[in-house]
Amino acid sequence: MAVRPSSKQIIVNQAYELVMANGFAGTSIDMILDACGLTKGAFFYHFKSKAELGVAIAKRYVDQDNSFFVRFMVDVGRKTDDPLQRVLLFLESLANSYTSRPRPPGCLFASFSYDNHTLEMAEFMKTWTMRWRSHYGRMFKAISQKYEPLIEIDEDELGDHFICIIQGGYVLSRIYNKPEQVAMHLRHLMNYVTLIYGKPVEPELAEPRTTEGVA
Amino acid sequence: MAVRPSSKQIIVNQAYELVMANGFAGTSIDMILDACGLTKGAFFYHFKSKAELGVAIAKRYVDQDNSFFVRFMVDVGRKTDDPLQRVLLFLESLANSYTSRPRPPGCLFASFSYDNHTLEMAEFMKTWTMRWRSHYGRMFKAISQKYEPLIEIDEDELGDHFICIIQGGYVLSRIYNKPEQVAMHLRHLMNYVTLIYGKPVEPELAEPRTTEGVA
Amino acid sequence: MAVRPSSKQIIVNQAYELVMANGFAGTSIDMILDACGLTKGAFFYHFKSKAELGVAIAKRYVDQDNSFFVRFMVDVGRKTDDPLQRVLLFLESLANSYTSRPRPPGCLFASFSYDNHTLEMAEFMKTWTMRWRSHYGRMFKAISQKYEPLIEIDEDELGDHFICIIQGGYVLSRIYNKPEQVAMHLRHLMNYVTLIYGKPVEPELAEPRTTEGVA
Amino acid sequence: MAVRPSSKQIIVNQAYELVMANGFAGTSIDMILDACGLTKGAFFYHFKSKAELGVAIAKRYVDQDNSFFVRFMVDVGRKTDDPLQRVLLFLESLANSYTSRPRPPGCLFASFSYDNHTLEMAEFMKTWTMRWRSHYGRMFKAISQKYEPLIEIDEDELGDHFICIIQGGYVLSRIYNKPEQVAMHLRHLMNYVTLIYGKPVEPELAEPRTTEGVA
DNA sequence: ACAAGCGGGACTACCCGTTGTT
DNA sequence: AACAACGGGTAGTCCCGCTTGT
Repeated sequence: MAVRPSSKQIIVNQAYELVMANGFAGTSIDMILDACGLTKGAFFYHFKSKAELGVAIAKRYVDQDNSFFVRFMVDVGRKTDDPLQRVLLFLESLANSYTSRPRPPGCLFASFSYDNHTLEMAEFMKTWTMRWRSHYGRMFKAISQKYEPLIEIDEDELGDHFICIIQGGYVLSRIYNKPEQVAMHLRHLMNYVTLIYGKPVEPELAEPRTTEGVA
Repeated sequence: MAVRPSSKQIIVNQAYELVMANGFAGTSIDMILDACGLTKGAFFYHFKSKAELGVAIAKRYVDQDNSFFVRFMVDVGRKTDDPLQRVLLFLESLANSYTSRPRPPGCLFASFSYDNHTLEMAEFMKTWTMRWRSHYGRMFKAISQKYEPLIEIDEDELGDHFICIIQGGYVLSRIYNKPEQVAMHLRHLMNYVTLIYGKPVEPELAEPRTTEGVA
Repeated sequence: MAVRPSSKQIIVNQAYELVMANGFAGTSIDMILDACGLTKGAFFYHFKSKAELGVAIAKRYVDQDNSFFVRFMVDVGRKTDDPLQRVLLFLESLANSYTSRPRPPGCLFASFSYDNHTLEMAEFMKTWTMRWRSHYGRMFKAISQKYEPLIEIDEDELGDHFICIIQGGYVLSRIYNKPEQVAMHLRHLMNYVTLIYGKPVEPELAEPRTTEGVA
Repeated sequence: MAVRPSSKQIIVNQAYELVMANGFAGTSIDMILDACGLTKGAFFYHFKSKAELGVAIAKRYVDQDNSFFVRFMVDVGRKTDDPLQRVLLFLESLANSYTSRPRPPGCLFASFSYDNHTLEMAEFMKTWTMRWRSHYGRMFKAISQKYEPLIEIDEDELGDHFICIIQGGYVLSRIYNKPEQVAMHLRHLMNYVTLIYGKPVEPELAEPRTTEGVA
């Protein structure tokens, strides 16, 4: 059932791990190939340049990131129909997922935002981040239809703010070398949301959940 | 008065700019030297290795960053004695400072957190970030002595959260290529603080302020 | 009638064009294959090495070159029986063939003489060039049987001199990027022959002729 | 007195020899550096690319070629004032210089014309070749002022024709692997010139001369 | 306090040739 | 007859570290 991944996939996977640890410029092709047990011939058969590998990594990251967050939202969707509860549960279980990691998490886009500079990549990152922004924005819009916010807010901005806190949490968790740091910041976001909509989470629904290896 | 900067300073300054744009691994000594109009001889007279330059850049960044934020706090301190107003004014004027920049801001530590990995540097970054954390934590403690928070909070965590939002805002402003993005997230933090302490900012004290070049 | 060329022929043809433009060492197998829309498998099925391709190109060049020059000689042979007239007409119509080319001509052997160095190839080139030398030498011998040369000459050397002027003309036409340069030098050879045998060409027999693509 | 040549000069000299033997594309930087006993560091300090080395080689070739031919012309100028005699003596002694070489001569421009393709180089080669053309053209114009040519000729074309025969002779001498081949073709040019101007060379002035290493 | 020069190695890119499969 | 995939090595580029000279 579990098919052996193709060489190309192996390269992308290993490259992703290494880039997260050392940055794109700090990761050499040789490093990646050593980790894969492959040679230059294989690499340049599958990718015509390192930049092309960068794009492939980014695409893989998006896929993985999407499925990671979607899984939480699907789980949460099964537990309650209340949009506010959904968001709070989502944040809660997400926060919990960061408490048991061996290494600090990180976002590939953040890494690239500080060292990669092809236009194609910039465009790609912008497009996907805005997609996420409006995706989370819709979550908050669903809340606003049922609950009156105490202050005037733009739900898309709140979506962006969620991403902002994830990104900032990642950076700090790397600086402090404490993966669980992200959880704390997510809980502050939960506070913020709760205060905005004037209704606390019902804790009996929350349930820890551990997940592996992804951001 | 304005002394011509020494070669060493020129190198550090140029290196800082280039590292913010291309990452540390993506910035070569030759690149820096070209930008300075100097040669290897000069570089290796002042620094015994590239890693040492990294440390120098980090130190320069800390100095600059400190003075940047301190300036806002001093200004704000002159306008009001109320600790809550101080924080809100601080955040407001800081937010305004991000609305008129030519390029998106960035934090050297964030960049390093994704690509630079000497132990010395990690320690250095951790130390300073924690110092900032407790510095901002004290700001919030001052508020808590006067105002009762509506929810239970840890003021040091709030200090950390401030840094978190700055970092996340930087990353997003780079991805969107919109410097003003940071301001929006700071205003959400202002909302959060206001909701926690149950008291809004008095807008007549707020006053725009433009600042140049630093994060 | 016009059969679709086999893959092998396609490879040789494309390779020939590319080698004329970039030299043998400057033409990679991948380049050729890209131009053909084929892959390594096809190449190494037909040729066991790049050197073998070199030989195939050389043979194709010889065939094409032979038929190119023979066509002129046959045409000329139909117009007059006088050996001197034949040579002058041959040179004249050959010269005309160089006046309407899109790109400067070139000789594969010349290219190889400056960058390809297998013994087999050297032998091959030498053999064929000497064959041409004596072929053209016979043309001049036919003249000498009818006309007394004003100066002492070796007809085989004259044959060689013809090749020499073609080669030199090619080189100059490439340097100047002017295909028609070759014609001028051929007309000087016509002058030379005329002066040697003391008899000018009868111009009414000359007739322009356009030819395509070959050297 | 004979200063030790600089590393840069050593590289250019060795590179020139190797390019003449293997072509530009067929000569690797490592090959050159092995021959020089230097390393990549030295090479890329002096040249920012292989193409830049190409230009340096071409310039060196031009210098050397100029001085080579000028030496013959100066020698000849001392022996006679008659322009026709000068040219014939020049060709004669030049021809002699090709009879005692260990390896066939070659022209760097010819080599480049078949494998090098930067625009800068093309322009450079064209410029210098036209300069030579008109230089030799002036030689023939000097003759025409004293002697009436038997046929209508353009002296600049004759200058070009001289270069053409040199180039063609080089190619053939490489194909036949016979350096002395060039001499034969030069003597045919002497015949041609003699026939044009109706006056033979006075042989008692001719005197063999050996020269080394250059084209 | 810097300029010039260079050693030696690492990096990306690409090359030629092979293998297994269809 | 041809393709996908890859091994293993090389090419051109560039980089960091160091020395020597002024």
